[in-house]
Amino acid sequence: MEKAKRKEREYNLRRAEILEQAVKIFAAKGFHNTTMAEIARASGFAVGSIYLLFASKEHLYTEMLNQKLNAMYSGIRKLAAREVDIVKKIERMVISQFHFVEKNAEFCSIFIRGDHLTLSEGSIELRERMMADYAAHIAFVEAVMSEGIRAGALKGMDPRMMASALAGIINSCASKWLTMTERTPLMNHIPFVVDIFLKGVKKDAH
Amino acid sequence: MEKAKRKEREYNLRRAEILEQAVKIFAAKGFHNTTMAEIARASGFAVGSIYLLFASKEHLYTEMLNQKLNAMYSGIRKLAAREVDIVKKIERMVISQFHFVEKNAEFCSIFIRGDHLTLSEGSIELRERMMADYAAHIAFVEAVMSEGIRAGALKGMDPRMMASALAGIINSCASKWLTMTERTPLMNHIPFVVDIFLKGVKKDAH
Amino acid sequence: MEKAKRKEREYNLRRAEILEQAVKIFAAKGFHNTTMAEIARASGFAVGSIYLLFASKEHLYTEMLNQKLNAMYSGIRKLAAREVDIVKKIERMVISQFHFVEKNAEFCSIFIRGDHLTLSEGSIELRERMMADYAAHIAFVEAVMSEGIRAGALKGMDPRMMASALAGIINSCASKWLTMTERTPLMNHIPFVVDIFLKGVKKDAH
Amino acid sequence: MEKAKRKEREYNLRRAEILEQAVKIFAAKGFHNTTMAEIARASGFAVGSIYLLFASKEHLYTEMLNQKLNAMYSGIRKLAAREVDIVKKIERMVISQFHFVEKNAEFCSIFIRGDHLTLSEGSIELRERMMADYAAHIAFVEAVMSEGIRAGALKGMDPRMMASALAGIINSCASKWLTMTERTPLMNHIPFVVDIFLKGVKKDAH
DNA sequence: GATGAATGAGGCTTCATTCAT
DNA sequence: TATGAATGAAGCCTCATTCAT
Repeated sequence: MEKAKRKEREYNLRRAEILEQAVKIFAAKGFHNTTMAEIARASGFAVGSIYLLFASKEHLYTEMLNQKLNAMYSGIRKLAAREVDIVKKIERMVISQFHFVEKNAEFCSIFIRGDHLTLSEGSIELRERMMADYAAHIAFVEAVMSEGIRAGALKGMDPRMMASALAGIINSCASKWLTMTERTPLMNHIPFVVDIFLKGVKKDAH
Repeated sequence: MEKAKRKEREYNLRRAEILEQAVKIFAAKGFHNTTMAEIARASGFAVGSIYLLFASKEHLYTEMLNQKLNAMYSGIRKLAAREVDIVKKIERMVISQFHFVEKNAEFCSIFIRGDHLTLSEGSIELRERMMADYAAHIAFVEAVMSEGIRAGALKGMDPRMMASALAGIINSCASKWLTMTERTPLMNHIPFVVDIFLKGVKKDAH
Repeated sequence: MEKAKRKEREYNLRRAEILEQAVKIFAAKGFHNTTMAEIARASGFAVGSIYLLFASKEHLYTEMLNQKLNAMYSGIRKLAAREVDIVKKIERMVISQFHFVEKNAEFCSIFIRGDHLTLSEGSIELRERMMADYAAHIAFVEAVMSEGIRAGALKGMDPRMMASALAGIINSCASKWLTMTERTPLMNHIPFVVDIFLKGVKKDAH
Repeated sequence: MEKAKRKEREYNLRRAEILEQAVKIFAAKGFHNTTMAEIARASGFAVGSIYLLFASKEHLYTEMLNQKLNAMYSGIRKLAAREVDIVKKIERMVISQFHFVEKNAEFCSIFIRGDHLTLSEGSIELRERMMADYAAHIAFVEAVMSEGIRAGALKGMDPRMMASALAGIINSCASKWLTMTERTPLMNHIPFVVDIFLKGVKKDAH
């Protein structure tokens, strides 16, 4: 039936519209200081209408996190998959993440802030999905590191720690960028991040 | 006058007691899900009494952050000051920060979570102090890097970025540790952190 | 015109279907805890369609009460009319009411509960009709009592009080039965009810 | 300590004040149509203050029911206990209940209405206590009947049914009185109620 | 006629803050 | 000075009713 399809499409459209507005407000004010009324006003829906699409404020919030994060994860994986050379693969991952941060600055400021951890017992299900997705992402990066080690391109360190360190460097770089008021392109920092991660800051003894 | 001194001492003592309990609760439940009544109960004071010592919930919260963070900052500086060798200086900073995280796991889980950014317009003053302190800390680390560059021990990269990268590696390592249930000593990871920061993950071509 | 008749018939049929489902839900959850959406779902109609047949939730509710109660009243009158002997007439009335309760346990548990009195100012008209119907019923029973008195079969007490007392005995017996989980036939209690009403509980002095 | 006692007394006083006002409003409008704001306004407290004394709207409601009902039950038992003669004992029970109804007309109209059955899952504990108290009351009346049977004053019918029948007659009489606008003293009907219950309405064959 | 998505007023409850004792 | 009862604004969510399709 065509009708059902259109319904489905409209349903997703409305959800997307609300999520889009919600990101901005949540990013600006945090989970607890954002009211459903505000989201309703911003998205042009009535309060009750939002509850037709999302079971609760927490569900709306977690749903938003899940969608965005998965978009980022899959973006990273897709871009990395195109490369075989391990160094270039790492570079691609950095590029992909920086790209996402630039395009989703509002959202990222939420996520880095970390309101997501404050949620009560409400939407355990969605939260678990979020954790699982994150674990899967880390596992992916870890697998890349392991691959690099096997190939003899990377040192034989704990791949999990390596993945974590890379994430740390990327994060702190992105965070700094997010808190700046005048933003030079984040992409400019790619060589730096990759360099530090691969070769460190110490000058080689010659 | 002796009396004034004793008063002052008692005043600070009471504040410290409350802050000590507050850390635990804020860490466990986040800023918004913690009530003044809870803090009062835990610290053995009456709600009204807390308001004699702290102007508001936000002030109490921010005060706590400031104290703890400054303790950490000054700890790091003190330990780093004892060394001249740049590499050892960096190692000392990592040690100092890991030490703080181990001793203040509860507090750190708050901070990493980032509730501090969600605060409303209330205590701008205190928040600015916090930002300033953080800036001062970063400037210190940056100065260390610059020193290393001048001394020819570190590469000629942007020292601010280097400071940021180090912070990132430390943070992600600490975060990971904080979310683990079975905690092996965080100190075990020091060589790894220092190594990655100094020499990167790439295997040297020989 | 035939068409108008068919319409009328369909209209009543749809109303009946909805009322039938509504009884069950109202009985189980009470007026205020029942939603129009539930009734719609249970009866297979759309919410809007119900509003084509009933002006409001209160009208739907009151309509249901009126229909059921009138069915009971007329049943009682019809059965009583067949008898001339006053004692048998009373017995018939008890039988008829017990029969109704057995066949309409769900509905009766609503009525005994008494949600009908909680209704707001909405449907005064319908409520008055309900009151009038009840008054008519009581008047009928009262008339039976008066008839018995005139015939010399009953004592010369206030017939209204007698009617009320009979109703009370029947009600408490039915209520008790309705709250029981294992239901022995209510009919078993007919002799007891009639006996108590006619001859009381006191042992005759011989 | 004296202080604790005074606190206790004041606490109960405040509760009583609120309950007193709550009865009136609940009686007039039913559970669901009464708002906490109304009760607050009527009792001169702030909304929040009511929540210091009662955990929820349902708790407030159920508490009220429990208190009043127990007052009635114990009044009945006390008065009945003073008599040995079974007939007079029954009369005393009727008197006691009528007395309560006259003094607590507002409350009784609630109870007869029966909102208490509509309550959701909230205060199961209190509700069970209510059921238990009612069961105890019925058991008491039943015991009186059994006693009368053993003493040879009452017929050998099922004592539970007898208790139920008496309750029914009393109830319907009280209900009728409660719905009347011009109220003649309810006490006038005592002889009638006792008479019907003991000797029935049928004229003795002489 | 039939549908069911959209509406938004209104209810219960929480909790930071105050102030009389 | 210390207390903790009192306050009331504000938030999340529900659901009877409407109306465009």
